[in-house]
Amino acid sequence: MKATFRDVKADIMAKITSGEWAPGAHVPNEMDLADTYGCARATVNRAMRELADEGVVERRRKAGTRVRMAPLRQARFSIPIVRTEIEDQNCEYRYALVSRTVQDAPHWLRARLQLAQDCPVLHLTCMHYADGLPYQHEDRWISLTVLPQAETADFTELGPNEWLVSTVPFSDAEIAFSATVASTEMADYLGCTQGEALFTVERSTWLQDQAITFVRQTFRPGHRMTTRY
Amino acid sequence: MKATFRDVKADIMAKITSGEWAPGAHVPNEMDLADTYGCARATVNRAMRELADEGVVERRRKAGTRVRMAPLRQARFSIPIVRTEIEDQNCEYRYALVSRTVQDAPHWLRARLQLAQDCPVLHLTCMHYADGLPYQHEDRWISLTVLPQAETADFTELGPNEWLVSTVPFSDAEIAFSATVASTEMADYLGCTQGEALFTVERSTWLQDQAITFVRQTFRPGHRMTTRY
DNA sequence: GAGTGGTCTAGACCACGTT
DNA sequence: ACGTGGTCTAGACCACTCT
Repeated sequence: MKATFRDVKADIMAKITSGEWAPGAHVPNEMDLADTYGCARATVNRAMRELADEGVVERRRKAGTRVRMAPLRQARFSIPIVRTEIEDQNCEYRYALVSRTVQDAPHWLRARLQLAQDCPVLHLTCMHYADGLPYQHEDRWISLTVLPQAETADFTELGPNEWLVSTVPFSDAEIAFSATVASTEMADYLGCTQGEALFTVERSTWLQDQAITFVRQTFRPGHRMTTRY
Repeated sequence: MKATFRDVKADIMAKITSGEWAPGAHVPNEMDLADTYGCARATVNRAMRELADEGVVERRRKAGTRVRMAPLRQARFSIPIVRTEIEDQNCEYRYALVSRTVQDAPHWLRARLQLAQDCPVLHLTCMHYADGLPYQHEDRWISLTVLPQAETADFTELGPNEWLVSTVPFSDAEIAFSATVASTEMADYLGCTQGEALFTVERSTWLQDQAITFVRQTFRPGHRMTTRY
């Protein structure tokens, strides 16, 4: 008889998916629902709050709770470390550092990360292989202003990807997905032919408003990034 | 003095981002934290539960709470209706139905959606324009077994995208992002040249284990899908 | 003004998993 | 066995916002 917040959530979801509560329909208030399910209001509150977080319903004080007109669809992607991504597919992971230079940030990078002028950055390019085959090309820029220790770090064994997550505690990021045409150089790296369409991820990362790093990850042809929601 | 769950959350986050609590470090248990912050354990619980949901910490009964070794990075994408996406950029939206046929599901589609044989489907192709310029090509397949009313619906004015969200109450979906090369036909639709790299989204949707629809959305060259996290 | 959700409390019991 | 998080309760006060 006593309903848990999961029970309540599931029952509300069922009423919505079955069409019993149409989009835009009013959901009873928390007190009534608590009465209906024979539980405390706090229990109903948690169920409804989670449904609101997931975009299924919309809540406003005084106005009450309504089923969302167009359910806010959101997908959640976990952003894995490349090594993990490859090893999760039961493939052997291999990493190689391709190039390493220290230079002043080019202006396109300064614009992207809102850097000051004359900001020294570490520029790395590397490759990630799955079972010996090219998997991803990584073009990485690290601010030496914020992370001076990057200059002395050894990136021949450990990729910048993993070095960063173990060095920088936490950060905000902006991520962008797009498609790019394989240049002859990129085709060479990825073992494909020039002109192929490549899936590209670009990510800018900040720690407390200070730009840390920008990375462009280019995947081998045919790569799909997938999730359920 | 009395801390809200937001205060607690922010303070814990600060301790992590500042490096005071390193990755892997043990976080005090809920009772002690409640004592520290002068609030109830439920308040601490909510703060920590949200941090766990966001992948910042990891919680296990008896073992306690720890700062995640490699913070689980997750990005949340809202999946907008095309019209909304375009209008949010202050562009004029235009829709056009390109083709419409009723047929049996081809076997690649049956495989993808786990459909039975001899399943009639509605196949639509359409275009979405922003300020008169091609924005997205939509290749849509709708199961007529589950949604027979789709056969009589008028898709010349309203796109299948919007028709579906207002017709099907809620559903599970699988989404995949990739890059494809523009065929001569697609280049024609999108007003670009053959061989360009196009960002592609494929989505399969189910309602209570019944396949509803599959759609492949191909965007004009240069399209970027972006988010913060 | 009044109804709704948002949050906090103090206490309780339970489930799990480490030890 | 026992400490930890997971959840529920009954009540309270507050903040927002619709009418």
